[in-house]
Amino acid sequence: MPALVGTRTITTDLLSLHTAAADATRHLAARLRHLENLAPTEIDAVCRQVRRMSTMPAYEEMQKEAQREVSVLLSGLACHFNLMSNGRRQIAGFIVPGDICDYSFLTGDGAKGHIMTLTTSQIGRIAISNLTELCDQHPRIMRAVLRGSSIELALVQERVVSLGLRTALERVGHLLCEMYVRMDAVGLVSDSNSYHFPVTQAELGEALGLSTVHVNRTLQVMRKSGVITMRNGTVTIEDLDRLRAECGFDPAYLGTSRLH
Amino acid sequence: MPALVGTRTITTDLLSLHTAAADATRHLAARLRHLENLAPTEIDAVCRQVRRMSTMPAYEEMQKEAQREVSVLLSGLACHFNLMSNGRRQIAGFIVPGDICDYSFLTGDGAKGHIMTLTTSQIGRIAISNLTELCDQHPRIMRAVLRGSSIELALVQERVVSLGLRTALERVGHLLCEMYVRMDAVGLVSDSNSYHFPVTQAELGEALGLSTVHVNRTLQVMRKSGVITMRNGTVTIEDLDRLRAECGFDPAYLGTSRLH
DNA sequence: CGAAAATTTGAGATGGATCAAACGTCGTGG
DNA sequence: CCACGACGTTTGATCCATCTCAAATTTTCG
Repeated sequence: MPALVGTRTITTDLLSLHTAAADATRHLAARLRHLENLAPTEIDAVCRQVRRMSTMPAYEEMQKEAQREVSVLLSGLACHFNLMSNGRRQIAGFIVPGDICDYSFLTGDGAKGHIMTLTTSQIGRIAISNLTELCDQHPRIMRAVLRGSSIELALVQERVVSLGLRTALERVGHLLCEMYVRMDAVGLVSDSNSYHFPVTQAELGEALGLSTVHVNRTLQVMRKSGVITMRNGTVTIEDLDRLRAECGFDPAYLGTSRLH
Repeated sequence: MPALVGTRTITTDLLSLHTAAADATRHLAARLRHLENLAPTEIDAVCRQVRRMSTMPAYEEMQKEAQREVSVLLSGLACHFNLMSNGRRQIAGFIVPGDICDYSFLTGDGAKGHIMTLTTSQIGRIAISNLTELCDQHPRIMRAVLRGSSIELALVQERVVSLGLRTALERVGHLLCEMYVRMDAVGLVSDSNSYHFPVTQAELGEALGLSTVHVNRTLQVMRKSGVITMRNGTVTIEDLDRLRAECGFDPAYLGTSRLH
């Protein structure tokens, strides 16, 4: 039956089209589900507002036009950073797929921090007007957004604790635990407890307040002790319990998370 | 004329009453003016909502009932802090008069950080419902609140930079500059460029990620070089330009501030 | 005045920084 | 396919900013 075949073809095309779009926003969807356990229809409503997707190369600064649109990281890896007058850089936090890159749209006030990609990344954009509308219609969507913003703050505060009173080993371990939980929340941790985290040791140092050399030596210790491996930009947590114990990681600040 | 005298007396009483209330909230008023240049009537509208004022002793943890009320520090000094499992404490930021103690009411999500007073302090409370109403009526009040929240985030991020890549001297200097600008914004800096900041060196250490001993030695260096003095809990900036230069302080992150 | 808290001083230890060089890996162009 | 260069990781050696421990001194306050 040609008609049916034709229909099937079209359907398949539509499906695959839909699948492609859904695929691009699947981490965002996972994140939203995780933040407030949104209904599938609500998640869909948000994801459908994602416009002007684009692919950015690694190490490109993102312009944040906080007035009109919110940027969402759909895939890849990015970070918040600050520059000091002497040219040195402090990475204030990592942005993982499903994250809203910059919550400053909530307060209107553009923050002075910068954002850049660390790997090739897909960015989606949502018009603030559309998001506002959605928030008005679905209180739970609004709660999810606010929750995300609140967690963002908690992340920075936890970084203060790390830099203020944790040792190098604890800092590295804590960050790897944090990334583990955040990646897990969007389905980016494999069965073997590993996730893709393609940062250089220099970048880790910039995030943790350590020199590249010391990051390297710390990672070696951790590898030798068998708690983690880190190769080709892939982190594998070999012994989660021991790692958590060693670095005093408590995932509470990331919101509820079922840590296996 | 007895009547006139009587009237005058009453008027005076009312005036002094009003003055007393206005006096309690004067730092809040100054802060609001500074945040968004609110009209006197708007400022008054906010200040009149301040209820259940109370005086707290030093070193008392503040319960934050984020659901119903917002706490405002009217006078004194307080701080945000986090505890690690080993009992050590990280001060995440100081709270000065006029500050809303905890912006987590904006996101509903109670943050896990703690708040405590560092000196005897006056706390005022505003019912969230009343504040919301005011924000709806006066967009500029809402902007002021959001602006405050945004600055709060900037403060934490700047602390990350301090802990991540500033030396002890820069950390101390930067904090003293920050406090100078924040105190100045609420009229708490005297003509001689000094302000009251009654923290122990141990507490400074907890905020800056330094040991008490090293804070002490760093302060001595700064005193001997003549940029600051710090006695009896009073900080005097002797040479602001030099201090700023030495610690790379740029007040931009605190919002606009006319730094003399 | 006496006790507790805070500041100051001294001496010694160390975690992590810095500098420099070797090594491995990967993409590019000849 | 190889040579090259760029980049990241690793290693070694040395240095120093800051920590820790301990005790003396000063200030605060009941």
